Amino acid sequence: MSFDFSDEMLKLDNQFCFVVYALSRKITALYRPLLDGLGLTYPQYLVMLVLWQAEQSKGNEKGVPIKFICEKLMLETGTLTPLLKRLESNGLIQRQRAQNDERSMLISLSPEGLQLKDRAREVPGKLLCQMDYPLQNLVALKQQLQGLLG
Amino acid sequence: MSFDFSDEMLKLDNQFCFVVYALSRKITALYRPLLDGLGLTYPQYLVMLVLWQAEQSKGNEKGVPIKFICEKLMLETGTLTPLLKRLESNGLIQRQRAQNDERSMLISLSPEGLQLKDRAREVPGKLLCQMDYPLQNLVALKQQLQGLLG
DNA sequence: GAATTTTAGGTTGTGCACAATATAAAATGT
DNA sequence: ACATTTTATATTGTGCACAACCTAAAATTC
Repeated sequence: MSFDFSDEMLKLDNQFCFVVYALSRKITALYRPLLDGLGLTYPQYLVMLVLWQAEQSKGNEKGVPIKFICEKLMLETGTLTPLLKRLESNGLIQRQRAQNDERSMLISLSPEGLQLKDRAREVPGKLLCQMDYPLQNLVALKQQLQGLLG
Repeated sequence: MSFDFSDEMLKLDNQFCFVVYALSRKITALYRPLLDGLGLTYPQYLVMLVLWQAEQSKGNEKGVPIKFICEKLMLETGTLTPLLKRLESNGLIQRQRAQNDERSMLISLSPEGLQLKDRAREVPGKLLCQMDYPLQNLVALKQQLQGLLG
């Protein structure tokens, strides 16, 4: 009996990548009911996390450039530009050009966007409960997956 | 100095979920150049994996119902119906109603779709090389992530 | 200082992803 | 048998995700 490795590797059940793909969709599904109350999608929530954190390390009174958000979230402008326009039309952020570099678009939190942080504080804890997995394991897993992000 | 845990948990860098989300997108980006040659996207490739595997465990001469693919890939019909129509218009699959249950749509491989499997055999190996991570670690990681898929 | 290159962002087009809704066939209850 | 419910799939609408391309401003080169 010959054992065809290439055949085994084509089986869905043996694929690490599919598990990551499926888990990623499951995670955003877990976030959805929590974020609905804040009027955010999961990618929008990630953008707000970046802005909330940038807010604290001041010195960027005028906001952060889109490029900064692109790098933090590893997303293209083709994804972020329309997403940021939606956040702007929802009143959570402002978009304005930098004076010193007219190419650069600076994103800043509106008062509403800043206030939303308080309501978001309970999100990570609630999600952790739903995952129902020891926090220490998650931390260890995160380290390993980060290695794959290279 | 008081330490605000809710503030720490809102930091992007501390979030397990973001790593999964970013890794999932990175993985599909790694697949893209490999699958371009086959004329498949990553989700289409996953559907073909299901069909290729179902082909072997015969008894489904007429094909597998969409519901079967939905369950295997954990995707909704709203995602799969248009995707399957694209695969059909690309000549890789056929879609036909079951005689015994007119609601059920049976998906079967065309000769071209079946032949494509031979060219797909090299994909998992090539991807593994690009990930540049010990296979044993990946297997162990997969087990843990599967636990989270519940 | 004019020409070239790089950089920052925007636009367009294709393809997921999923909630909400619709439709019709099959199964079930009475 | 007929009404009700469940099941299998399709449709519509919104929002990512990214490749390919475009524009204009800034930096660099000559």
